Amino acid sequence: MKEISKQQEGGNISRVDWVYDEVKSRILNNVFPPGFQALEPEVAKLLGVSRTPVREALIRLEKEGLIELVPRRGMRVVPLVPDDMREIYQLLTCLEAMAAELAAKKELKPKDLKPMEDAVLAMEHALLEDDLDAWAKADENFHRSLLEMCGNRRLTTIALNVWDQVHRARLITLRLRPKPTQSSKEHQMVLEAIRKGDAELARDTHYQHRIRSQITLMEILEKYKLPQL
Amino acid sequence: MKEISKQQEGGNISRVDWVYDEVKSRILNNVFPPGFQALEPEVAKLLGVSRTPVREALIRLEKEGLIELVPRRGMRVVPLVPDDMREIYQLLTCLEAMAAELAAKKELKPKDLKPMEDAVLAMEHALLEDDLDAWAKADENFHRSLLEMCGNRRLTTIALNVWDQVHRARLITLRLRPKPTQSSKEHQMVLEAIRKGDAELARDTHYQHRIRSQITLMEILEKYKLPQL
DNA sequence: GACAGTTTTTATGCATGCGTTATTCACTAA
DNA sequence: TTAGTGAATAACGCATGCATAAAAACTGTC
Repeated sequence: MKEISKQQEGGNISRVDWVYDEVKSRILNNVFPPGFQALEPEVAKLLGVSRTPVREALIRLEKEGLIELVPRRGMRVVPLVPDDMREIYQLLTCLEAMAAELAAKKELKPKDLKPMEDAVLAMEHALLEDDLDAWAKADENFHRSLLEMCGNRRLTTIALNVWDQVHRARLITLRLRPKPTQSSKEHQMVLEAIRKGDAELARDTHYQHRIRSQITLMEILEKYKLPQL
Repeated sequence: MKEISKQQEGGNISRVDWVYDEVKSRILNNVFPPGFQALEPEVAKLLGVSRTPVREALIRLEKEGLIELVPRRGMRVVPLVPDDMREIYQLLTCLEAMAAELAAKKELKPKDLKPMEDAVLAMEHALLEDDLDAWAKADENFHRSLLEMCGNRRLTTIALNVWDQVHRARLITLRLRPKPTQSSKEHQMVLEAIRKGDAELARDTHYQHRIRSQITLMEILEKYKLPQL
């Protein structure tokens, strides 16, 4: 008998990938907060690997806009100033509006729409329960599902990457914003437009939704004078 | 007297950066055509450096979507099938439409609009002269200028990166498409809308422009049965 | 104590070393 | 010929070595 499966159990993650996941997760969860700096050898020692996989992982993270790489100062978790938030929300606005338009054009089956429906329901439920964390998670699920079913992989990848960049900020501003009742209604409308296959409506509705989110957020940043997140 | 300046003449490019530029340029200019494969050591030998800078440069190029990195098969210049073109054009559609909208909102001074005006003029001139290469260059200039003045760096970066991905395909399809008279008119209209500060109009006009380019391109791919570029 | 000059430290860019493993290819058997 | 087996090759992932140059620490002078 041949030893068919020895290493291909999927549990085969390279050190680079592991370092990448590890650092990324620490950034997203604020273990490495905005502005956090660390030198290559420090990260290497911290994670118990050599500098090589660290370097390669950091290059990827830099390309994703999560960190900056400066010689002699190592990596630096990029802090988001209000202007960055504007940029990011403008991006999400056009990308997701396109995603909504594309999704509507696809005549998705009920099965495909399920994730989004569930997300909308979860949002409403969370709203009733006053569970902001649950709401945030459902909201994220909605947007993720939308992106993942738009049928444009590049768009999905880019938008998800942009989402990663604001993840932290969302966590922080979540409790500073007014109750997202309006937001939930808007999701409902987008979903409805997609279900009806009305691409124009889906796009415009989502566009408006995004514009409003952006305004809400910018107001919060202004009101609480949050200089960077 | 101290040796103040020895290496900081600005001509100080790291090997990684050099390899990156070199490989990228070869891809864009079809020296490394779509589907081209090369192993790490091959690239290293070819460029006369060790594997390390090659690896780091290739990681960046992979993140940009220009190559794929597969263990034991090295780098592979990603070929674009028609479906990739659809994805890319959809992306450019929403990104550039947003750029046009943002640019219109900025109340740009005539000075700022100059690059775009020049591009439009150059396009018209090239059209009269039947100089397709000049037209293509002017067209590219128009879109680049638009992106660079939209005031959203992330959007600009992403869109320019997507442009890099289609660069090759544009070169090839340039001579297969009908004379771009319509296209030139559309650029004119977008510019006019931006000048007037009519964001809606700028966005919609550019959106329509992009949709039409996409249709034109997809027809060419269909007509000439170009399976990959 | 402030500061210029000098030494020490060390992060970095890159080359190279090394074990592992996928691939190639020769060789044998059916 | 085809299929199967095994050895040889070599690419990759990662660690480490090394020269360089920046930064830090230190020293002595005013």
